[in-house]
Amino acid sequence: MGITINDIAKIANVSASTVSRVIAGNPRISSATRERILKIMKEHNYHPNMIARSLASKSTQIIGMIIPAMTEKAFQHPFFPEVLRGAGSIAYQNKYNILIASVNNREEERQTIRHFTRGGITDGIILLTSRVKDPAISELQKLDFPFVVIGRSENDHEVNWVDNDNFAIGYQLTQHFVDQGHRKIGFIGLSPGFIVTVDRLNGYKKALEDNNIPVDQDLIEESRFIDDNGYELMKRFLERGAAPTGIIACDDLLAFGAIKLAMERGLRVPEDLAVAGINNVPQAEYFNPSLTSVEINSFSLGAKAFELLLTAIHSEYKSFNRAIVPAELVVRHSSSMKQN
Amino acid sequence: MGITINDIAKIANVSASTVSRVIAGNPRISSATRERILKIMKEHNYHPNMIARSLASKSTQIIGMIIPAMTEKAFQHPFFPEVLRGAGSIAYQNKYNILIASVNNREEERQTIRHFTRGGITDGIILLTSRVKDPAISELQKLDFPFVVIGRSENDHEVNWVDNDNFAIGYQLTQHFVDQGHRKIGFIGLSPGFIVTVDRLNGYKKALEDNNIPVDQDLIEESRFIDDNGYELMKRFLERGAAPTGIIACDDLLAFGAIKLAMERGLRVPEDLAVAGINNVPQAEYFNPSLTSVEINSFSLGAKAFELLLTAIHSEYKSFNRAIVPAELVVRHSSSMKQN
DNA sequence: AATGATAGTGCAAGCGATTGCATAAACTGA
DNA sequence: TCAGTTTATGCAATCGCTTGCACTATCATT
Repeated sequence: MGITINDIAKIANVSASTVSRVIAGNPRISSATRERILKIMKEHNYHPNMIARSLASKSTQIIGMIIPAMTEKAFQHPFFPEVLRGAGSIAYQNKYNILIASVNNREEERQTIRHFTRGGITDGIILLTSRVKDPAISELQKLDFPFVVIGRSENDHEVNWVDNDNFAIGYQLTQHFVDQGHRKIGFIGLSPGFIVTVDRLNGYKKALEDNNIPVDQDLIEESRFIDDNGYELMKRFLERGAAPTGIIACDDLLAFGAIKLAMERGLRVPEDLAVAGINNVPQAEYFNPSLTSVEINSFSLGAKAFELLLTAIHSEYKSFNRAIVPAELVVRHSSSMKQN
Repeated sequence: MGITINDIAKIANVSASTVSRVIAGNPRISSATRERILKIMKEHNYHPNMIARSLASKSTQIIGMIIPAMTEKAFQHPFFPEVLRGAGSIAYQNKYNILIASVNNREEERQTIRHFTRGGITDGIILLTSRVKDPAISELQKLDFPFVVIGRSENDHEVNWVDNDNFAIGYQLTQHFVDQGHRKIGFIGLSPGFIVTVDRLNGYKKALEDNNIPVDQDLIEESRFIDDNGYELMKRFLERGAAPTGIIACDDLLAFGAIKLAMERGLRVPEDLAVAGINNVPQAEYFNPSLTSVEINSFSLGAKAFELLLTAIHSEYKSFNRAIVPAELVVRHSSSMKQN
């Protein structure tokens, strides 16, 4: 169908090799020939066939992004598109494209990884959110394929990863509540299967400890399912008789749900119950009351992940790198009477 | 590196053609050989090289999804991930993968389309949200490349597209307000460069007309930028002295902003000002007051788009298809005193 | 003037599959 | 038993590009 490199070669009266070298910017081509061929390529609106190029060069300029547990709620979360946008921006600058795979279970994930790696489709892989004992990670390690995990990995120094300092986030948020005079601070988290939850919870516990406040298991509620909502979790809290004066939710959406229930039960926020979330979704600012949250800079997470992946792909000698993306506490009305 | 089809052929003492036919499920292979080769493939953990296969077969099983105007706000909107999820689910069932391209301007879009089509990378393309006089569409038409647009296209019958009935959405929402007794109904929309806005606005006007309410330009506010927020738009409204008793926002996020401003100005929602949005984002339900909205079923939009694309790719004779995805009004507290 | 280095280009062998056509073996029917 | 089918497989070209190596001028060096 389209015009090929051979057609161009024929027209220019050179060999295909020469045209190929012009495309690649090889310096061993005289500038005369280079200009002439470039002109011909423009004139004939030539565009190289990337598939053929990939086959010959063993590189596709495509990286795969694998998103696990693409359940309804999980995927609607603004976190994902932001990460994608961050990764995409670096990808674009480096002439890479991103191939999305949404996997619903371990088996699909296995298949997809196999397809992307052994099938030669991608040059590298970004894994979203690492779990405790992640089989995808060991699979990729076994294949010795370039990959980066978003979300700290369990085996810290044998993978490339990028993450926030989730321990610090949990700590800082807790300290913020303590500073406001709270001593009964509840924690509602996502599945403990995700390392991020574990880290944040540990930060929470350490902060309590440092302030001589005993950790009370009754004040900790973890959802077993990723789409459990804060409304239900909060309800369990209250029905159990736990009476926190402050709530740290592992995600803004959980916080929204928790606040809704609290209000239905006649509690004023923040007067009777202070609440904070994490992730700083756009709605946090517009919510009533505006929600204290932690900006985790998802965009940077994605961008950094892609950068690390590029290094992994191109570096001669193997090494494992990591990046910590800073997070900032954004205090709003839901956790503080003094703030708006 | 990996084991190839030739290796398998050698081991099985057959030609590569035979192995290839086994992989393809060609019936002209004796079941004896078939079983034997399948066994060998499993034993050696063989996986075909998709790139080589693509080169030979001229099909990559990859479709491209082009998202224009990937500005911060636009991309954080839950609409996009939902569409992607919908498309992804059909893609997965049909063994396709989705290549994402985020384009920031027309030139990037042009480049990307060229790359995806002429470069042989994708078998088809899905375009997100069509604009008035869309150059991407004419480009793809010129190339005679399979594509589907999400969002009705201007030239209705020369492209495949899928959309909600946005005229009906505008109409229905307006009628809902009229039914509540409102006569001064404001409309705040996105850029008029998007066909979706135009359609909804027309529906709004027609409903007013049908109810013998004159259309008042002062009650119509359209943001020039896609990330203009409802807060600002609402402010312009009030400062102009327009005093609507009801507001239809073209998007829930706009509605949130509008409500925030209204409340700051001491207006009660819905008592003094009824508000409705469109898209039914997850937060709509948890917002205070809960937000009346229209569920546009983004997931189905994506899924349908992919289905249409599959037909376009595989059908012998060319034809242009469309699909209308139903939308449902979800009445909540922000627009009705009787509802929760 | 002979020798060696360098610059510019072509040859041809891949990369790992698919597929039209040819072929050999087995089977059919008269 | 022989011609004609049918079935199962192999041959070899092809997809469009990359790249190591060889080759020929041209140029610098002594």
